[in-house]
Amino acid sequence: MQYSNQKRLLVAVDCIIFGFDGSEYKLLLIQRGFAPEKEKWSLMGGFVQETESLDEAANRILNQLTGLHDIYMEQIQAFSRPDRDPIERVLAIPYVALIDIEKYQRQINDNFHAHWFPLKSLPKLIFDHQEMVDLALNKLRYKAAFHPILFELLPDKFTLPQLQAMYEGLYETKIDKRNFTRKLLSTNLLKKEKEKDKSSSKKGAYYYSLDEGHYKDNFLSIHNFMPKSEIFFESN
Amino acid sequence: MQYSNQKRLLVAVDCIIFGFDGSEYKLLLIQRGFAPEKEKWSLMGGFVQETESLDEAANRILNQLTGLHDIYMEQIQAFSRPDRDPIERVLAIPYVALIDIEKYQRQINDNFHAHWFPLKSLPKLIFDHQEMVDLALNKLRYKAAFHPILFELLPDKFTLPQLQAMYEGLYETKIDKRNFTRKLLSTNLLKKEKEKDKSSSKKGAYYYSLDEGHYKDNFLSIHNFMPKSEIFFESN
DNA sequence: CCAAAAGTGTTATACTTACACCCATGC
DNA sequence: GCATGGGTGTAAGTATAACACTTTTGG
Repeated sequence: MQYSNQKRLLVAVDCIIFGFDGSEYKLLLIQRGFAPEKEKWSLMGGFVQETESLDEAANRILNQLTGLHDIYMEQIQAFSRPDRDPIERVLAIPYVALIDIEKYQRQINDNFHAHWFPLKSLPKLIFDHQEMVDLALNKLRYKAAFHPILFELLPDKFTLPQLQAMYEGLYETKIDKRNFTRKLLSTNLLKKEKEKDKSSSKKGAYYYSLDEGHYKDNFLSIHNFMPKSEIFFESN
Repeated sequence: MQYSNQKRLLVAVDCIIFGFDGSEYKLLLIQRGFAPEKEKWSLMGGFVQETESLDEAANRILNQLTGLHDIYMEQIQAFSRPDRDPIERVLAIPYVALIDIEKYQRQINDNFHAHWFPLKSLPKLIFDHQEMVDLALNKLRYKAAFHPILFELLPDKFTLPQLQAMYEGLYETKIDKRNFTRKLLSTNLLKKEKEKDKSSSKKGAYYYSLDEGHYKDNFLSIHNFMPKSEIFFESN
């Protein structure tokens, strides 16, 4: 049985994959392998198959590209301009993923010609992909101000200076390290490890890890790194 | 030209229409006019047409139901379970709308048998519509804590007690009226009118209206009406 | 021994919370 | 004149923001 006289559409999922390399944010892009816009830089995407949900499609596509599973992903809003794809109408549902760049070791999948680009200097993207990235970044800025999601970008053990650099990068602002440390530690989400990371200084910085026990019970208080006026009028 | 060998899907938009009657939140529902689930309570929905975007579809559908245009609407995330509609796979994109119940005066459109139900006592809804409503409400709670959107539910002139009742209803909490007043007035979004509303007390409460001049320049500071732990782990 | 990054405390200010009485009016 | 809901201020506690010096160690 079918609903009659209604137009059916192609539905695609596009993956916006953010990484952080310790000093700047990066976006994983591929060179599109088919027409139109063949060879142009693009988000990794694919059509939703008959028996999968959007979440499943997004995970399948991310896995094809990076070989990774169980990655933090979240749906961004649908893009629906009828003419957004010149070949045929395609409804696109972008997903954001946050991954630790180290975990993605240019796996088997060189066939996609994937490349990390600094967010500050992206190449021109096909269709409305740049819009998707902008929206996703905005949403990430908004959400990270209240939710402990940026940790997804770091390895299991990380240092406070790394964490601070991540927040500073996202909000393009300087944060006083004493205030930052105090606020993050006050959440009880962090557990201090015994070892130090000496890769970026002679003295070395203590490693921390997420304290899973507290992860569910506690919460970060509000980070005011983002100007309040932006919190208010931008984003979702 | 077309992309080959790909399944195309029906895409529907469903409208989650919230109202506030001065003491409780309501949801506008219709009795579905066609099979399956004919006569059951449902969100107002419709299929996306060939030449319209999702936003356009949502506005068209809302207008069909209520006769209203230029209403605040926002996309919620896509629902994509392959079997969510028993007839045929349909991807649903819900939209939330906030409307002033007074403005919707059971227009011409009685043909849809629309009815306002208190959110607390909704009938059983078809498919996954209850899930959509829950998600939308969550998102509204979250967003209203930082953005001045609840005003959309009120007429142009409203009183502080009305406004307070709206926040109290949304967060299911009591708020001290002195603190509430101070915080809202400190935003500079409100302009005091000369007239009073005497409909709910003998003394009468002053009307306020949104000060459009300040609407863009200023911002509300954060309302802590919602427990922080919820801000943290729920919603978008 | 010195350069470079990590770590740590205090004070002033702003914001949040808790709390209670008088006011205006219609009946 | 009294019952009902509207309006208003203050003080204590908590969170934020601004600020500079000492520690460690590899070279």
